[in-house]
Amino acid sequence: MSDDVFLALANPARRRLLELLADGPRTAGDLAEQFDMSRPAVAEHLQVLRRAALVHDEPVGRRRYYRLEAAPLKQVGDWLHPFERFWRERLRDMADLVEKEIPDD
Amino acid sequence: MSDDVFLALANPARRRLLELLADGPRTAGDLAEQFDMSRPAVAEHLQVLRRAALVHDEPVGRRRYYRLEAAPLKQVGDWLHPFERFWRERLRDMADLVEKEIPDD
DNA sequence: GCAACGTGTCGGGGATAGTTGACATGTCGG
DNA sequence: CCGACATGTCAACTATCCCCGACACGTTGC
Repeated sequence: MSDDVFLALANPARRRLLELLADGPRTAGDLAEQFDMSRPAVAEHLQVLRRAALVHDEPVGRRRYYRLEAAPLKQVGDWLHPFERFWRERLRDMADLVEKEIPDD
Repeated sequence: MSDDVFLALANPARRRLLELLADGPRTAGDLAEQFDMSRPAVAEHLQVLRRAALVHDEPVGRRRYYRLEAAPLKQVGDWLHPFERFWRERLRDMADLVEKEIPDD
C-alpha cells in the first residue's frame, strides 16, 4: 500500500518532478522541458506519481496542470522516524568527540 | 549517489530487513527465516543494502552478522524535509477546522 | 473546417530486479 | 579428518522498469 510511494521515489527523475512541483502547479509540457529524456518518458513518470497519489492533474483547455499532493510522503516520514535516533546519536557522538579531541585553541 | 538508498528502500523486503536490524545485529540465516522467500533471495536483498551502505556485515565463525548502518538514511530525511511543511500545514488546517466546527461540548 | 498545438498511450527493445535450485567455500564438532 | 552447518554466489527464468518513436485524441486559433 505505501509500497507505491517508496517505489515512486526510487527514480531520480520522479524525485525531481516532485521538487519542481513543490514550487507550484505546472503543465506536463513545461515539466517535460526540464529533462533530457523524451516527453513520453516524463509522461510515464507522471503516471507513476499519479498511481502513488503524489500528484493531482487537472486539464485546463488543451493543457494539463499537475499539482503536488504531498500527503502520501508522510508515510515515508513515518517509516523513517524510528531510524532517526541512529544518526542523531551518531551526530551527538561526533560532537562529543570533537569537543574532547580539540579542547580549544 | 543517494540513488542507491532510495532504490534500496523501494522493496518492502529490504525495508523489513532494516526494521529487523534496528533491534540489533542478526545473522544472515536468522534474517532469512523471517521471510517466505528462499534464502538466496534474502541474500541478494542484503547485497543491495550493502551496496547502499545501509548494513555492515561481519563474519563470526561460520556465521555472518549483519548490523544496521543508518547514516545513509539521513539522505532520505534531508530530501523529505522540504516537503514536511505540506502535510504539517494540512494537519494544522484540520485542527483549526475541528476547533471551529466543534467549539466545545 | 482545418492546421497546429498539448498531451496521453501503445508497441517494442534494452536493462535491471526478483526469485529459485544447485553448487562452492569456509567453519565447527566429534 | 569428515560430516553437518552457515553462508555466498552462479545460471537461468520471469517480471518489471526505463526509454523511445509513432500514433490517437481533444483543444485552440484562424
